[in-house]
Amino acid sequence: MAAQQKPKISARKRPQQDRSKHLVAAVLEASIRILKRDGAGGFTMARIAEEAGVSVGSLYQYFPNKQAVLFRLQTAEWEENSAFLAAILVDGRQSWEARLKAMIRRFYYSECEEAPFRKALDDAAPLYHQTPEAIEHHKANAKILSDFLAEALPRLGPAKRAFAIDMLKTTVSAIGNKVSEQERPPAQIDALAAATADMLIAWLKGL
Amino acid sequence: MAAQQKPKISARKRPQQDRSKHLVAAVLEASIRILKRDGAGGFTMARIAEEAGVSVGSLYQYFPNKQAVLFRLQTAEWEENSAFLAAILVDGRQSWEARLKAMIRRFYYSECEEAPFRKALDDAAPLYHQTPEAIEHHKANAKILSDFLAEALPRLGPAKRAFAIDMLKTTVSAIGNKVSEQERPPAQIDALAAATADMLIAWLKGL
Amino acid sequence: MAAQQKPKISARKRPQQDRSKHLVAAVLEASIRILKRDGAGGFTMARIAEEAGVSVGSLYQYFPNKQAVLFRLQTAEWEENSAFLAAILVDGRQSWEARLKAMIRRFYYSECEEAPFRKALDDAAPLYHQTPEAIEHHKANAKILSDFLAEALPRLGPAKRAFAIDMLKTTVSAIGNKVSEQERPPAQIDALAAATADMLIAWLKGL
Amino acid sequence: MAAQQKPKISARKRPQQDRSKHLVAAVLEASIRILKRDGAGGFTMARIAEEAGVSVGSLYQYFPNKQAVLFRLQTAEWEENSAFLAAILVDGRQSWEARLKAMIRRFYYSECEEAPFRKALDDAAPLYHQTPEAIEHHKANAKILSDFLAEALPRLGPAKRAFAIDMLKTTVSAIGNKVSEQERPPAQIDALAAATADMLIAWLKGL
DNA sequence: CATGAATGAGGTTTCATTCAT
DNA sequence: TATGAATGAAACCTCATTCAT
Repeated sequence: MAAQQKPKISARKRPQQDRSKHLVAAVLEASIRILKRDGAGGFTMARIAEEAGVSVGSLYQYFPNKQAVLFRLQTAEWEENSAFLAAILVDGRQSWEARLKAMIRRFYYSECEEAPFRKALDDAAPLYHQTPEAIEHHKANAKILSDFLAEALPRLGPAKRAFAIDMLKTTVSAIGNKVSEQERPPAQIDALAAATADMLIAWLKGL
Repeated sequence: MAAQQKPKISARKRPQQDRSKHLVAAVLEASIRILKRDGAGGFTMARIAEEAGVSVGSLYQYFPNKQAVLFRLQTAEWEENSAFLAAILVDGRQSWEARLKAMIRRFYYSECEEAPFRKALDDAAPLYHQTPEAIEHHKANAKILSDFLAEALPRLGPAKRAFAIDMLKTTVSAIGNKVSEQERPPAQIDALAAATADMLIAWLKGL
Repeated sequence: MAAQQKPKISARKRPQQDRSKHLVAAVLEASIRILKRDGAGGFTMARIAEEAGVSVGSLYQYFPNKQAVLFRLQTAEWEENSAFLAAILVDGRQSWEARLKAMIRRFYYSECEEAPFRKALDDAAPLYHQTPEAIEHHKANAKILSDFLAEALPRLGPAKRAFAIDMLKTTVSAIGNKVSEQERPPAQIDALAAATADMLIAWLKGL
Repeated sequence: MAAQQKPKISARKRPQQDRSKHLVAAVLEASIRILKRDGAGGFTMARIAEEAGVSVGSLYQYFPNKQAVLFRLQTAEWEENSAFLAAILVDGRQSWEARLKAMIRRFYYSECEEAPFRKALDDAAPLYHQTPEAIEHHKANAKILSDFLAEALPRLGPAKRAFAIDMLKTTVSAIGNKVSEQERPPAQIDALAAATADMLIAWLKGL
């Protein structure tokens, strides 16, 4: 019969001690394990606590609610993603075509590896929409791609470049998701990645 | 949607009488209405029954469980999809490029129109994997595309053609899904569809 | 993770069949038993269901939430209260002083008999404030007292009469509550009732 | 506030050092602030500790459980109450009628000011019943009133006086509680206080 | 066949209290 | 002694599914 206030999604408490950090880490790892093993359906707070070897109460000490756990996972995912994206696209030793190809390949692989996990995160996606973190992530990715295209196709006007960024992001993440829906042999993933890259490169050059 | 011991997904009973057919239709229509209006969260058996003007018991007479309802929706969706796909791609009065472009455009629009509904179906997707119906649907679509490509690019060898089919399907449905994630103005949808088509056409010609 | 809507307090469903009526009755009786035995603290939905020999689910089929159960009890209480109040005060065979005295006596007794039950209801009182039912009940009581005073003290002006009604209601219900806080022998209850009545009668005559 | 096996209510430890006294005071003040601000619902041990700037552990060092905190508040309330009651009733410069009237007025005002706080304390009232402190408080109040009545109505026999005391206490505290249930303008409080006093005075004189 | 009442496992969240540091 | 992280029982409520009528 308690009065409900506003649901918060940000973390309830910054872990300050070692034990706390350990707990949070354990929870996040347990969450990933559960999502990968049981999918979104098995992702319950009780199960997380059990898998993390922690009590439900402790869980709620660091995450105000279930969504907050997913949100943390998503945030971590985003950060990792942006990092490797940038690392590959910026590497000046290869042609931009090669870098794009490499990025796509790597992206498809990571999608395939963690398919059920991503799927569960996507299920909860409506919760993230428009959070500052989500917007931040979008901007960061757009910046990386924008820089990349500025270098690859310097003659492109800003409007066309903006559209190209949207198309690039959409295509790669879309096909990445789709590809990860079924279990596929590496060769097939490679082939799809190469095809996607070829396709995009040809299209970009024709702009 | 608790874990089940023996999940049955095929319909429990073939409706043989008019009343039964009417009931099944009412249930499916109600389901679509609910999915579109309330999303996957509001999709409960009680609600379906109420919206369809039917008792829960009757609902269970024709659908062994909740997933079966979703499955029927998915099947219907598939059939409709294949139908319009074929209709557009086969139309001999236009160049194959124009037909492909038209198909993609129409597909993106339909995805955007029924976004929440598709999302709900996708949530339950793991259930369909490898059912005879799903396989049937895949085959049907592959046949349509195969015929289309045979006409468009007659010189393509069978291996390349198979790969092209996979890529075509994957790309279009992937981007279609992605595009429908946000509300977009028609002009943007058109642009994305055109870009996708251009990209694919260029790639196909380069094979 | 379900979206919460507006908490309703009115009954979820009008019982239409005999079994349903029986269930609702069983629930209400069980609730009263629990409140009397265990107080407000032991008044949980699970306990109610158990005591009523019913499943939690059934409970929630007829009462949307815990407060609704209390509300029903309160409503019943109110109805009964108004009824006996009117019955005593209207009885033309006795002087108005005697009727007032009788009403107060009877009221104190009933308060004492069901003390823990009333207390639990009072705990939930904030929920009722301003519901149509509560307002209705207030009006009904005010009407009864107004008619009574109009007959007893016909010369009283409307402003004074309104104030007298407020004072009467407040005093009687207040002392009634207080009296019921401790277990008291009937003689003491009688004495307090008589004193209250004398006090009020003297005061009313002096207006 | 789950059922307890051995409810201890007296303080766990007499604070002997300055720091301890300070802590206890801080806790009590914080408790009052919380009760007034958030009502009984927000009155949790964690919140008390936070508001008092103390750790939960320290809280439990001086109060064996939550009820003990409430009990201490109640005790303080009682003491303050008795003090001001005595101060007004003993003041020899006014007639006893004026003093009684003044006392009631002041009492109603204080009830109204701290309504939510009293309500929360009342919720826990069952715990106090029959504790030595409660009995002590009762006696103290009875003594004050007894002295007052001895002066005001010296001819009253002891039995009648005892009954008058009971009636006085009951009536005033009862109506005081009731009055504080709704927010009321000062004028209305004054009127009710005056009426209560008039009523009681007339009744006392008629004994 | 149809109905819809009944079931109860299971999900989320809170909070008094303990205990290792 | 002080701290506050950890605990876990217990509360509320939902909903897929069954079954008596």
